Amino acid sequence: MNMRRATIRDVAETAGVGVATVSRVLSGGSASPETRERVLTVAAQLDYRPSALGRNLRQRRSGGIGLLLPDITDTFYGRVADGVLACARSAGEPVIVGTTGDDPEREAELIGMLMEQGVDRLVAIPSGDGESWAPTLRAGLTTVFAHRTSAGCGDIPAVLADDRAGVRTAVDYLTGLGHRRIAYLGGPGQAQRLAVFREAMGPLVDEELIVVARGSRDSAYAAAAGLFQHRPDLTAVLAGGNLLGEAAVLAARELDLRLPRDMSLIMFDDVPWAELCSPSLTVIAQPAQDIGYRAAELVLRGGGRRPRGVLLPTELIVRGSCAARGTSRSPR
Amino acid sequence: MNMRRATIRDVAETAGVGVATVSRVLSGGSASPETRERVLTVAAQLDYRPSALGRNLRQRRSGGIGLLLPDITDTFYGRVADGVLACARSAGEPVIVGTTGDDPEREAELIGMLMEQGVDRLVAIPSGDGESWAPTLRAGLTTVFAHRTSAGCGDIPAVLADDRAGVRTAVDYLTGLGHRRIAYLGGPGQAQRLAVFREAMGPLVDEELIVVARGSRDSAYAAAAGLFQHRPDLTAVLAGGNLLGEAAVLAARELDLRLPRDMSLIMFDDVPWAELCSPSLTVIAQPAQDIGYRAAELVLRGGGRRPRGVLLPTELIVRGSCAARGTSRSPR
DNA sequence: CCCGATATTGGATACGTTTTCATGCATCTC
DNA sequence: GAGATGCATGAAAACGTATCCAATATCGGG
Repeated sequence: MNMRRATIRDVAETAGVGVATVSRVLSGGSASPETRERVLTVAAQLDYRPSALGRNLRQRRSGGIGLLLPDITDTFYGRVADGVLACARSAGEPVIVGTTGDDPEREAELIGMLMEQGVDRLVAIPSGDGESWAPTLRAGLTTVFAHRTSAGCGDIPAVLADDRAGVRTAVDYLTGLGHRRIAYLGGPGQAQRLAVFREAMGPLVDEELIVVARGSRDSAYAAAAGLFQHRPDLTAVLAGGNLLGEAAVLAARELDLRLPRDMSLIMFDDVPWAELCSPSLTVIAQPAQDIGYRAAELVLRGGGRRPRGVLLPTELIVRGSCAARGTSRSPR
Repeated sequence: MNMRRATIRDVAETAGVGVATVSRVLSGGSASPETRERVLTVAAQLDYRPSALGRNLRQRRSGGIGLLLPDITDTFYGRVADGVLACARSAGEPVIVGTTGDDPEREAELIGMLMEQGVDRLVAIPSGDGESWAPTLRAGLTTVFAHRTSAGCGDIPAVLADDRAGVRTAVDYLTGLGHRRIAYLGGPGQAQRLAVFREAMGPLVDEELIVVARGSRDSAYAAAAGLFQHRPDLTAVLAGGNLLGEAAVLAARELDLRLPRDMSLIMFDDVPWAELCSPSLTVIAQPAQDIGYRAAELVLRGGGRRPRGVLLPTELIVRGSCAARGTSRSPR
């Protein structure tokens, strides 16, 4: 029962043609109709599946695309990954996934592993900066950034949510409700968002109300709790990610701050549980899936042209976690 | 600036040895100390990285391992994936991920793609049944199931949470609180859990209180809402997954059923938002990450022996979504 | 000092594919 | 009808590695 898989030679011999012809027929090259049909028949009959191994070696590149993201456990990244997988599947390409934990060193390691595998197309949510990415790009990797870009990597196409508009909308909404002391709770690799926050706040900005956590849940919780304790005078918080938002809700509850009476909260990224919270959470929704899909699309047809990045719209979804300053509003 | 990557030949020539020697040194074969050192020096100097392409073709198998799961967006599966990735990374192996959407056909397609890639080791959360998996196994894929097994695939090692104990604990807890009309809200591919539920309920079982949804959020919500409307006399629900639990919470809220006063809820799988809900959700926690890690471990050293599967413990985490029958208990 | 055993080495081969190139054949043009 | 043009085809050469096998060098024992 040790049937070796049929190779292209088997097909060629059985069909009475040369291997080159078989290869051409299967790759869509030119061949006479009768030859084509005979080859196809024999191939189907032998259940021949071309080996990607041989092809990869010959073309010196593995077909697949690499996907690097900070944490597959985070639903946002999970949705980005889902988008990439969907696109890759429709193109029949395998996807090699690696998680960086937002650690540039680990990221570099993974890139090394991918190159060893012959992967030459990469979708990444980058952790490292331009310096860290330089060797990778010089090596000829077709790269597309997703969700965020990297300092000094301006020439790499990126598929981003419109953070600028998102942050502005959030800040405008909060200030419109009368809030002045608005805190920003940020995560790693979001210099862009933070900069826009400062810009949108203008003269209202208070550097003490800006806290940046590392990637972990603990770190996020510590940052939120520390902020709330240290500055009990703040009236609103913008959480720059669902992990930060989660931490904010937990810390607020622990400190007996009621949302939205004592504090208004807007969270970046809409997640299923935002509606389950009470009060339900007002969020800036990002098209995570689309981000992944578009990024994969770009990287798949990326060889020839060098397309400029894409900016996808965000959306403010008003639920129950924000109230006018000084007013008590009953949660939905 | 078009530096081709160094090959094993370059190393051999520069070091003044044969390619065979280089290969041996790098693969841990025997070589004289001085030769070994010279080869290693030259390799480092040329920044030589062996091409997985060549090796794969030669050994007729791609190094990596395949990972098949229903939905990368679901945090539970995300955590399983994280475990697999962690283990694979420590072994330096790439992981090719595919999502099946709980569709056996799509699963089979993905397996075909993996085999084409030369992948011969697979961790899967299976969708199809034994019949669907038979060809795969006959093809010599080293397979380990995670989270659930498949009908008629008894001989495939599987890493599972102890569903039996989990369901029993949940049912015992609920009956201990005085509940008699307990509903079960199930998802796809969980015949095992459902069977144990029937068994644990014994004479109390009411087939009308058992509903099985398909994988989607919509389907889960519809199932929950339908159940609650059709049988307003039920007093407790066991949700067989976090998606089902989410749907139950939403449907309950929509129908103005207050947890836990009007209905007690236990959800399978502990997720971060279980604590954010109000009331916070009582859950059966499963070691998702461990499941993935152990499965990957098994598949990595699986070639030789055929290890029997692993059963990992579950844990009842009591929070605020269950109350004694007929009693009103204030949420935490 | 010689012979056999052992350790180290390099040449050659095969893995399965794509692609180049030359060949044969038929058709077209003048 | 002869040369030119085009197409279909197959032989052969890579791609980069691991491994088989024979050859050589080293060493110990008699």
